[in-house]
Amino acid sequence: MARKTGSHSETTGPRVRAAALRLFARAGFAAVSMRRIAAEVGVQAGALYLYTPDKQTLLFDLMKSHMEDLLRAWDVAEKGKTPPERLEAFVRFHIRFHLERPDAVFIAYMELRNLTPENFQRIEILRKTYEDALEDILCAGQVAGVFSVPDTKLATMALIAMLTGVNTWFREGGRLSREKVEEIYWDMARKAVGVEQSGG
Amino acid sequence: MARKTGSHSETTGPRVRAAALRLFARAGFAAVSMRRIAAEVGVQAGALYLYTPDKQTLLFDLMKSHMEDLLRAWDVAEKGKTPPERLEAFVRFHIRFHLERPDAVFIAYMELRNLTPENFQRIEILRKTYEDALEDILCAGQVAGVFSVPDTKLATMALIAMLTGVNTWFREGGRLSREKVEEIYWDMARKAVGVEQSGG
DNA sequence: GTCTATAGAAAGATAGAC
DNA sequence: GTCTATCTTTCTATAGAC
Repeated sequence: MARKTGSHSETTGPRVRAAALRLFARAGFAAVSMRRIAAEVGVQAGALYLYTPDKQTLLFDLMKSHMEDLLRAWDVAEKGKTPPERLEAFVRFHIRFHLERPDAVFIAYMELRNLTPENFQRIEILRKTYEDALEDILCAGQVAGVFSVPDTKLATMALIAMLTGVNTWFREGGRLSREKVEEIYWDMARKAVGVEQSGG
Repeated sequence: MARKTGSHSETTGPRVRAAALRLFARAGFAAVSMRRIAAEVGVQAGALYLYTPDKQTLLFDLMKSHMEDLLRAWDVAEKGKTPPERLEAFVRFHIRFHLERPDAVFIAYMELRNLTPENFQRIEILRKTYEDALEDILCAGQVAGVFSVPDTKLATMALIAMLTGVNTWFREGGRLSREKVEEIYWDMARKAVGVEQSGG
């Protein structure tokens, strides 16, 4: 109560970010004007600069938050013990996490070229960290002799591309549930790295 | 000789398209101005409108040409006979074709949202035609009992996403040759659809 | 914290000279 | 076929009133 004044200071900032996320995902960063974002929020264009120093920083903050959310979520996710279990956990986590925030995912992949070189580098470090999580699993399975992967680096890139591709076609309420999609992709990923079907 | 006049009419058009392709791929359609394209070609901005009615049509023509090139190239490609041979042909064709024109591929995937609804529909029809070529192969293998695919539609999307992903990391002169990349991806694709390794 | 007003730059597209 | 010049619109960002 004490902190709730007549102003909107506690909510306008997040609403600016939410509007920018939606609009950037729909039309692309360069095609969306600050005026358009302001109109979506219901304020004047000038007011946006209370919440971000400029448009570039607004984009960068959205992408950085997304990548940090991703890494944090993977950090606390159930991981499994054996390499096949770990891979299944990664596959399911990746699909679930990405389907839950399609706009942020879209921006994180499509707007990299609209970042300044400095900001691009910072995002790439976060992305690399995530890719390494998968590569670690593939290496572990390869060493243990339960995976048959010709090249762990390529398999990492191939699997992530395959899994992220779900976002391009999945529609809520379509033919398949998220659970079923996870199931089918895990089956393909499992086979792709040469894991035999286990009992169950 | 008779057709070669002092003008550049036979070369400027293609050069405009080549410059636009390069710049759109690098910075994005919305971020590239007509003036920037003109500067790249070495003409004034106004001169571009001799070769395209507007910026939107320039983008559409680039994407349409790319998709038509893709379909035409697949039409005349070696196809194989059995489903596994056909799938191998598709995998190798897809990687080779896409690595040969990274700019056009990038645009075809990233700039869909900058098309007008009418133009978007026309491109989607071409894309669907290509996807159907792969799905036909997967269905044939499934019917013949040589593939083990839980869902041919999803497998189609998964494989295309996986294969197209090569463009995001492949660099000429890097650790692996194109031939080796084709080999590794074919191995993963083959396993993903449940084909046993054949002799060779 | 939000508004109006505006500075200053740049955009897409067109007109008319050569 | 290309140029210069320009119309008209829109953009990011800032200044200052309330």
